[in-house]
Amino acid sequence: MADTHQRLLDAAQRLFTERGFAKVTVRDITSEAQANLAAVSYHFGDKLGLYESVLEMGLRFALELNESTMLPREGHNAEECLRYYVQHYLPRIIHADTRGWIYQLLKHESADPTPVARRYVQQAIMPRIEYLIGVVRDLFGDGASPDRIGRCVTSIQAQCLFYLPDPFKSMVRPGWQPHTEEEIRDTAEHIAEFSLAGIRAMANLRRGPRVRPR
Amino acid sequence: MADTHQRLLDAAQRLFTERGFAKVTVRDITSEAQANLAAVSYHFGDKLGLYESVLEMGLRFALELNESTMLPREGHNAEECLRYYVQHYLPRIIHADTRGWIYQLLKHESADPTPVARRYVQQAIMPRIEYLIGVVRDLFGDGASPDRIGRCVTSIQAQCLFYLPDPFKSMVRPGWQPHTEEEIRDTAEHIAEFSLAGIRAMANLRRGPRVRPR
DNA sequence: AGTCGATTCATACACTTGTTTGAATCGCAC
DNA sequence: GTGCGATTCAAACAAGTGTATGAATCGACT
Repeated sequence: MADTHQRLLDAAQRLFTERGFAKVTVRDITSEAQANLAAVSYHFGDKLGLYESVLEMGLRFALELNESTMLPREGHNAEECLRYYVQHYLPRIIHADTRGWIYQLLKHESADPTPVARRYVQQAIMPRIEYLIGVVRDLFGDGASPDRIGRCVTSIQAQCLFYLPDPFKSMVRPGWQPHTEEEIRDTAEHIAEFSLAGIRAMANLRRGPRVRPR
Repeated sequence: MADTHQRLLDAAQRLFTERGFAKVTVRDITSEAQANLAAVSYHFGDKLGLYESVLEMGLRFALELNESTMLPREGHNAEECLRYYVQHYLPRIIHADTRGWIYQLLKHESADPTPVARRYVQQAIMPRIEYLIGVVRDLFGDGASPDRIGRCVTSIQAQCLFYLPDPFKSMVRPGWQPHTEEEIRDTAEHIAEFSLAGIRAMANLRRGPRVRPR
């Protein structure tokens, strides 16, 4: 039959994405892939080996996608870059179950880490965060404290990641999640404008009267 | 020996919080509680029954905590309420591993839901969201679309929840998380001011010139 | 002391899990 | 066709899981 190796990878990707590493059995995978139970041992050594291979696929995919969120800093001002970033990052967060399955998979990883995560973090996430830090630093104009910049980056990242598909959140407010292209665009616009306003406010705060909520 | 029932609850709370329902065995719990393996069946029927009891404890706890985040709307303006909300909500998100363990437990629930979650959502989360919607609606002053209000509430909630302790995020930026009372207060202030600025911007946008990022 | 219900205990059972095994089968070069 | 390495297969294994069982122990009341 056609390449068992590949069929296993595909099935594993689908199932791991859906349920995470621990809640998928080797039997689930081999049955979905129409392969023999022992095929996993044969082709990947063991279950974790298969998982690593899937994550490897995801890493390559994520690196590609990363590129497409980061407008080159030369020739574009920081505001443009931030808007562009959110507009291109958000859709793939929201469609995590299909195109950007890797983000969905990482959500399971976050709740229940396997030893494989570290390299992914370093290669795929950190560059994007560094990029965002640069953009926000520019938005502040004159030097702001790294703390302040970090908090703003966190605010942006938090707003985006919150839109990861999540059955639990859907329980709270069914239909809360944007679906159509237009809804997603509007949501991205919201996040960008909301954040730009927030950052500007934090920048003014630096020398304006300090408002201390008690 | 002293109340086995209670010792089981305590151990279960600690372990479920740490690892989630699936990754804790009955033997883990009974050994931690220095009780016999069969004690879980005897006192709670089965493992899920014990889990439900733990979640019941958490629900009572969360309802208490909820109260303390919601400043009465009469006698306080919306800005005050928002600042107060974040200042009191954030610390318990951040200390989720100790005082507010229920939030930590719910994170596992979110990645891997058990049948017990629904009631929790309805009783503990929805009232708080409704409250926030009211506050944000007031901040807009004149009627804004529910979509717009919902997106702002989501932005606030996202920023707060992002600070849930998370080994994965700590891998990205070690020490990113505020620890001391003062750091937490500063972070809460950031979220409140950032969000207030964002909301004001969204409110002005309604009749000002519409900025369309391309 | 004796009784009886509540609780604890050691053990066993049925089931699922990841992995191993050794034979069977396939796909080709010769 | 023959041989041979790569692959597939059914079956078994060992470890771990939640739960059930029935005897032993406890604790208070008469």
